Amino acid sequence: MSTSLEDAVPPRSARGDGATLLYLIKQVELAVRVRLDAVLREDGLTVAQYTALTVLERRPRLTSAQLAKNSFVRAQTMSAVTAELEERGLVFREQDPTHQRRQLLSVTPEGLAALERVLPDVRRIEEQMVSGMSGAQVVGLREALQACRSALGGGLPH
Amino acid sequence: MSTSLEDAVPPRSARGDGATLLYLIKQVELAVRVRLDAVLREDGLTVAQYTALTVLERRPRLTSAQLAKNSFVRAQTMSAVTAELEERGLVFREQDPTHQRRQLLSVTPEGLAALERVLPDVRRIEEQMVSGMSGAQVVGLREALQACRSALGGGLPH
DNA sequence: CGGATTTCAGATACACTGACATGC
DNA sequence: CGCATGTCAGTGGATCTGAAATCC
Repeated sequence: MSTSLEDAVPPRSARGDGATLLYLIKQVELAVRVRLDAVLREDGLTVAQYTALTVLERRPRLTSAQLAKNSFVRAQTMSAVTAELEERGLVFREQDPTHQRRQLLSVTPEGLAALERVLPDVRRIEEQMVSGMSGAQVVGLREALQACRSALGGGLPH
Repeated sequence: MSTSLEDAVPPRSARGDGATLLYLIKQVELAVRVRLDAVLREDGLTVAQYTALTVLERRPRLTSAQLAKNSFVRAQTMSAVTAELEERGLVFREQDPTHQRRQLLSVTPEGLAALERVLPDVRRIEEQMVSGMSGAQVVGLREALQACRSALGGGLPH
């Protein structure tokens, strides 16, 4: 059989239910990631690479370690991402004149072009996601997510 | 040097900025996952296992495939999760009398005990996350996330 | 020496695709 | 046959831990 009625698993909301918010965030993030992944793959970008690019576009001359902190991941994790981005010519490094060890990252014109290329598709995903919400609700969502991020902030034991 | 001033990377918000919502969701989810992972690891649970358990607790006698649809993942992915859960005695299977192929999953007393054991820690994470928000804001966040999930819903090409 | 940055190597959780058998 | 279910195998992206070298 398998009608849509059987498969739908309608919400029963039996109890007070504590984990729902965490569960909802996980589900929305997963749904977004699947779509973002499909869109970015066409241009040979991973989600992590795209994310790093967008941050570097807005804040040039960051070190990989600063980028890592900003994204809640370890320095080693970000190092792999930025190494790949540099290898593909989407970012470039400068030696920090005051710190021999630091390498400042910025987006190359090629990286900028890649961002421009995927921007319409990314916007489309975001627009689809908020399509059922009012403008005020979208603003509220952004503010709430920022509050969540701040409250959870800096949770990586170095 | 590396004072906190240098590391902080204060938000500059230079442009209208389209990807911010997707970016925020990703960041919050990552921050949550890291904490959830640490808490659940003490009891030998992964995030995927815990998630499946909580859904099965509220909706017993689901098939693995239904569970997969409900969580936006493939049947194969969920199959691995439920197989591990059964092997560890946290869920059990019944043959669906009307469908020879279907196996209905439910949580065992051991699985329930595991859920009870981690519940306080999970609640603590959620409470920390919403600690900076008003009650109304939390309600709005939940509604907004549900709207996002609906709008993105059913995005898995089978 | 302590702390920060970078990077290498290995491990793990978690999703994917493809394939196959089985049952309605 | 078509469709859904369950499972096996392999792959890949993204994170982790541990360790090392370099620099302030």
